[in-house]
Amino acid sequence: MGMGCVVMWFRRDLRLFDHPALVAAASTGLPVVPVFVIDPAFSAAGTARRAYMNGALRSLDHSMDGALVYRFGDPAVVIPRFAAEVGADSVFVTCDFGPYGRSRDQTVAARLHADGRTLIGRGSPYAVAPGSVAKDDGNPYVVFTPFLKRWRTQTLLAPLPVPEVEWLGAPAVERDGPPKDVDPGFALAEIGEQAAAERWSGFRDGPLNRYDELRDIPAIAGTSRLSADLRWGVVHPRQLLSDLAPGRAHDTFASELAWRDFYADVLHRRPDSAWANLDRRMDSMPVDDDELARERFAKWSSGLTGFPIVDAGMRQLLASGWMHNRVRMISASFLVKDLHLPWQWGARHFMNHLVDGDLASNNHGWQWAAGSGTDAAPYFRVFNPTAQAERFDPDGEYVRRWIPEIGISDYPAPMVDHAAERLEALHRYRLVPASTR
DNA sequence: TTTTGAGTTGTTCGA
DNA sequence: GTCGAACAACTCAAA
Repeated sequence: MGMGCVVMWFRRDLRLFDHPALVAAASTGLPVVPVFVIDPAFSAAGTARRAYMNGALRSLDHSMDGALVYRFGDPAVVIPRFAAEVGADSVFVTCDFGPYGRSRDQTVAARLHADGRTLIGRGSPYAVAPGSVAKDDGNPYVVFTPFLKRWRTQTLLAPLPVPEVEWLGAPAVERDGPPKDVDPGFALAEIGEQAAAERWSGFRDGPLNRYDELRDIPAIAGTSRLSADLRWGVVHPRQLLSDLAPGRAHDTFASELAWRDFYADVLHRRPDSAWANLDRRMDSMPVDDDELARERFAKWSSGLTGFPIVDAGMRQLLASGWMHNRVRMISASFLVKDLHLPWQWGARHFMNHLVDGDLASNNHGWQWAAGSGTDAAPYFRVFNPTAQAERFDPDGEYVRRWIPEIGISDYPAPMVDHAAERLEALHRYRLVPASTR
């Protein structure tokens, strides 16, 4: 066994600043071999997310003077072989809490261990690691507000500076890649740690201070637009939280980061809830999945429902890889409660197109909309797309931006009668049995 | 153990 | 036009 270096395996932590695993790797005093494994499983991800990933990798590679080593293949095979190849006893990672990442890491850890090596996990992509916020009796929270209350009591480490690192990578270590270019068909915002820091400071010194008023208005750039950066760990939520001041606007922003932690926690404790109802009683609620349902889904996903706010959101998603959160809720509610389709269809479509697609936040957001997740009042919360548009896009500015033909040329009539479908949804919910959890 | 207050993001109805 | 109640009852979390 060599004692010559350690491996830093990057995954969803594509940054150098405030990086506990990198700090731990550097503190061994040994040269650090940086590696990113291009997992064949990535090919399932949408082009927008892969394009973002590629950009973030280029930026990370640049910030370590081209040392980042790419390797193609299954990490369970690649990483143990790589550690042996470079003669490293230890592989450092940021802990992953998703269903896929956790089982992958268990396999990698076991295989490294069999060779006398160690997988060392430090930190997480979250302000508070999944599994660490619990009730006094040790059980997890399943309602957001009590979770938030406890989450707020957690003390956060101060952001860590970039450590002194002796990179030992390319070209001394042979590398594959880089990952194949993908073209999402539209331009992404600037990518990388520096760009994310600038995005944050621009938001922090501007819209953040009116976040509670502006964040729900899709025509306004009132949100941070950091979701993709957070998704890949180009910025860590701890750094954002450390910049906040007391006050309602900043508190509201912090609670959005708490939602991210909450959903990661729920998914961590219930890995099956990625694609199955968190509340299994909802399995008995009838959903439509026949040929007509597939036709309706096609209209929804291409932005041709005839409900302008829904269609604007769906077109924003296809045209830019991102959708304003208020509109995500409206279009999700429409799929589930007006079209009576399985939430999984919508979740999959979002994951295919969102640049920020995150399994926990996306799918539990969908479950919230579907009433199968952590919503405390799912039965009567049916969004009215017309009322929502009047309330949050009163001048129609957002709608016109994404549906330029509206009022000018062909635009479809509403594909359903909302009032009737609302009653149908309420009827179906009444078929769900109470209690038995 | 029992009790109590509350539950992200809503809508509709009727006074 | 505005306002409060009803929606349907349950479950959660904490005292």
